[in-house]
Amino acid sequence: MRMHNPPHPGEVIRELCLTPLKLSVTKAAEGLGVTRKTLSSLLNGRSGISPEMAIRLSKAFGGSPESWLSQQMIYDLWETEHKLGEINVTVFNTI
Amino acid sequence: MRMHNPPHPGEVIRELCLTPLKLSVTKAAEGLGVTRKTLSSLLNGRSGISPEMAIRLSKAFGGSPESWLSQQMIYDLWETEHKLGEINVTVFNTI
DNA sequence: GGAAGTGTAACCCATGACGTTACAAAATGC
DNA sequence: GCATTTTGTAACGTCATGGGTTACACTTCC
Repeated sequence: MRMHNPPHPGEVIRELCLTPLKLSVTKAAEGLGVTRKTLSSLLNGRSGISPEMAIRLSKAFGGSPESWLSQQMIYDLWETEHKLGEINVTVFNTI
Repeated sequence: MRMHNPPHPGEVIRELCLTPLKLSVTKAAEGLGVTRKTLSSLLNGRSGISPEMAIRLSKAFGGSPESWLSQQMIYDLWETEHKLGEINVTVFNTI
């Protein structure tokens, strides 16, 4: 059922990429080819992993773009489910 | 390497959900709780599956929201990779 | 021929990713 | 202690996109 408040992807990036390599936000942003502000927003959960950012992360730190984007997907889905609450939809059939 | 032009998710929805049930776009849109225009845009590839839409599709036609969103993710990634082309990123390390 | 279904254009609005510039606070180095 | 670096963040603009309403033209079906 996948409950339980997934961490926002920014935390994961910081702990998986920056901290182990002792990379500063500034250096990492330069390496990724984005603005310091852009990376900061991501790390602090004010923006998400875009497809473009997923590709950059993949090239810079490894892992597949899909794995990076999947994290974001799970997070977005969790947020949307909790914001949408009950929606009424006609059940047509089971696939 | 996942090449080869993935179909846009709208096609899949039409062939997997509407056609088998002989649902009109209008009826399906009503069932999903969105505008006819919104569904039409999706079916014809002018918009993508948003997290909210993934939840609606899941409730109406079955399948997990993740499976619906994953399709979109693959498609977005493919598009972004072909639009971005060569980007220069510093390779920091392998995970 | 009338009704229903469909695509789509012209609008509006909200959100989000990314950028530049600038400022204040904290950490680091000498 | 003081200067430099790093960091977060605010204010602003740009661009793309999802969703909505309204309206029009075209097709299909009874």
